[in-house]
Amino acid sequence: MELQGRSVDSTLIGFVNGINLIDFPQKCTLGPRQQVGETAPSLSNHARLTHSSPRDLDDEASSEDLCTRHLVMSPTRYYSRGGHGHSKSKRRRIITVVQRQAANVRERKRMFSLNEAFDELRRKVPTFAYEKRLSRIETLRLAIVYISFMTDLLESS
DNA sequence: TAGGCCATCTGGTCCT
DNA sequence: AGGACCAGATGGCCTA
Repeated sequence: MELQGRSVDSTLIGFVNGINLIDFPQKCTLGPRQQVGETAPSLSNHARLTHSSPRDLDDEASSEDLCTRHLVMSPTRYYSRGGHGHSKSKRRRIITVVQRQAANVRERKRMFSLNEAFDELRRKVPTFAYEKRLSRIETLRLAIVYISFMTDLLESS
């Protein structure tokens, strides 16, 4: 991977070659809400993600099909299946099918912009040690390491 | 086939 | 009231 047109500094090469995302420092992992199993990502599944654009950001029909996965639909209201367990919900918001679908579209767009940011970040961090596309968690961890490295470099000069 | 990663849906909470 | 954000759940795809 080229480094954004910059000359490849030997120090940076050493940094990149020395990166070990598998043994990422424990202190850099996320908090208690982090899902189990994300600490040792493999570096080998990406090709299918080149279609990072949302399938159909405005495809109401497809989202409607998926809506039936968890919900019982009435013409105008959504009722959460099994929602009775949430006794703490004080002010439950009843929304219409149209509102739910609109929220789904907004969420897809939000996640799309999030992925765009991840793609931009991937282009900013040196990754030529890896042939495959970095996952999101790998990208974040590499960025943390890279920033730390550059900070140390600045402070030592 | 199991595990990793991701897209999507969903409901709760916060904010405007 | 409604949008943004978040995290859990679910299912699909891919690789070892």
